[in-house]
Amino acid sequence: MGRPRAFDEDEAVRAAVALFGGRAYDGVSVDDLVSHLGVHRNSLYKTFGSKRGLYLIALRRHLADDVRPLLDALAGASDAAAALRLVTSADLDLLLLAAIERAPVDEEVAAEVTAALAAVDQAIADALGVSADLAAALTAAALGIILRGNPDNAATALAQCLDPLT
Amino acid sequence: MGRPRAFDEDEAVRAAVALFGGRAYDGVSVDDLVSHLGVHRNSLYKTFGSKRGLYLIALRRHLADDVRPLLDALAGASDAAAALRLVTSADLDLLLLAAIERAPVDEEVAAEVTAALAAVDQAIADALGVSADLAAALTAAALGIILRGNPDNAATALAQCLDPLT
DNA sequence: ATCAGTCAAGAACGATCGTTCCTCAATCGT
DNA sequence: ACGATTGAGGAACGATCGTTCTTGACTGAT
Repeated sequence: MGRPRAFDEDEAVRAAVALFGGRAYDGVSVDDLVSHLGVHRNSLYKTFGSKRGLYLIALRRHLADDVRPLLDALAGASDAAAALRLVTSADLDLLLLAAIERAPVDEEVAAEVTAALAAVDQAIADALGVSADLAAALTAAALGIILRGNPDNAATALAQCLDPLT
Repeated sequence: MGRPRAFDEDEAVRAAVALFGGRAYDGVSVDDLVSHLGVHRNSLYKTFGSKRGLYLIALRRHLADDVRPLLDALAGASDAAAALRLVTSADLDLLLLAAIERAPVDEEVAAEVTAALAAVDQAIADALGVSADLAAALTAAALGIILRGNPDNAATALAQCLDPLT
């Protein structure tokens, strides 16, 4: 019953992932969301509760859509180079931004981020048979390379150093 | 002539570095700055021009106070482990935050960040005699480790893998 | 056909944002 | 001592923030 909604909720959340992944949380206004998501103000609050609610939903969606496939792919990585290449070529913008600017001020975000990064660590440790510390370091290194925006040369250079050891 | 200022400009800038290094740019309000810097609104605008002006000054101060000493220390690094330890133990919070959340939307910030990271790369390349790509990767790895907040175990684990190669 | 229920559309809310203005206090050179 | 100049203090600005309210259009079930 009632009037059918004129927007695709999945599509809206995906657009929110793109928006929140491109700018800081406070840099994305509700007006931005309304105009880019194809969802009107009222429906946005009815559907997602609040801006923060939508952010959390977008973050979880990002983890499900982008991090989970990465975990599966990492299971097939045979050396550090492959693992590094997989992580650095994944789209982790929102996770990175969440880790550095939202996690410190939002403990629910912090919990999601910590769990996601721990899952990546575990996947690397399992696939390569390395220590948890080294796996965490590899994850961190990959994040740093993503942060710098140059996934190709830096990742391969580091991988060449790590290859013979694993 | 005129009334002498009741605040220490250097001290105020240093407090601004701490504030901007701890939260996102939009998360630090002018009220926050006024109450933490010991500078009143009027003097803040008179002295620093604007919030963004103060941010740029704080960023440059951070580079001079924290990155420059790091560059000097890196000149004495003899292996990758030492370089990693130096970078990960440096206080680079503001640089990290600037790189990920301000550089994309403020080209002046982007220029400072790019130059600072390039300087770190160069210092590592010079000290270790490694390629520019590997130096950039080491810088990125260190930033990623800082980002994850666990400088000790991860950095040493990664360093142990890189040590015999340099 | 009618009523209940949902959504679209946009005006409007109070709060807070960065910034400016105005007034008074304090110190300088003369 | 006195006018000039600068900072302190705080009110106030318009703009924008996230959020809510009001109104009307549309659809499904009775």
